[in-house]
Amino acid sequence: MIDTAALRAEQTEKAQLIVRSDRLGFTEPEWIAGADVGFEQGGTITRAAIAILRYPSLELVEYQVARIPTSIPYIPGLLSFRECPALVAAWQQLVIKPQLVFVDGQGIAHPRRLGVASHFGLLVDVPTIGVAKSRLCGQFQALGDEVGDLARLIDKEEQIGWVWNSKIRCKPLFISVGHKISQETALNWVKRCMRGYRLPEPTRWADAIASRRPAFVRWQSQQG
DNA sequence: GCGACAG
DNA sequence: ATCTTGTCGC
Repeated sequence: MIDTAALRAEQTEKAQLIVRSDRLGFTEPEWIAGADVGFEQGGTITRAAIAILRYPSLELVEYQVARIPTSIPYIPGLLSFRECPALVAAWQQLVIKPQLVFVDGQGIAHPRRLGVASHFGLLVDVPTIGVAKSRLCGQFQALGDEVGDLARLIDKEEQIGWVWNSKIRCKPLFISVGHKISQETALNWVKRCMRGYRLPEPTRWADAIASRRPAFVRWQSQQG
């Protein structure tokens, strides 16, 4: 089967290479991206999608999809080993290389501080932010009902991310450092990419493409 | 031993 | 994550 102990050890080592400070290489980016994964045929095929958006207009300008046979099952804490192969394949297909990537999942808000956003950022050497829809680990003070309500996500006496209400009547987002960005800057970039939905635009587009949502199918049919 | 557990 | 109908609310 799968040597989970070896994979955990690999995570612990790679986590030491994650940069938690701003090494963005830009003041205002021209291209940013969203990355997400979906599955086909009952999970046998992993489909990764990366959406490239122009900043600050946030219009979709390019997307790439990579389909790879699924190598391992979903195991909490080992998600990156399941999704990174397809994500890297999609990355290599890109014509435009983005300066910042929003990855669907945790960054350092992970038991060994190497969630999929951090792992992917390390593999392709690009600044990343982890934007997850639910919690993997850590504790936080309950949020109120107001948009903008914020709490620090804490694990082992350390802040590993933020819990943030992005939209009314929606569950909060779990935002964390992926790679080459500070936690304050990560939160700020998520805020700057919101356009009225629960998810920031890069993540929203990547999700729509990876899971073939109606919004993407419509956009696709209107293209040249 | 028991409960928790990104996508 | 994916499989799925209707339904409630803004």
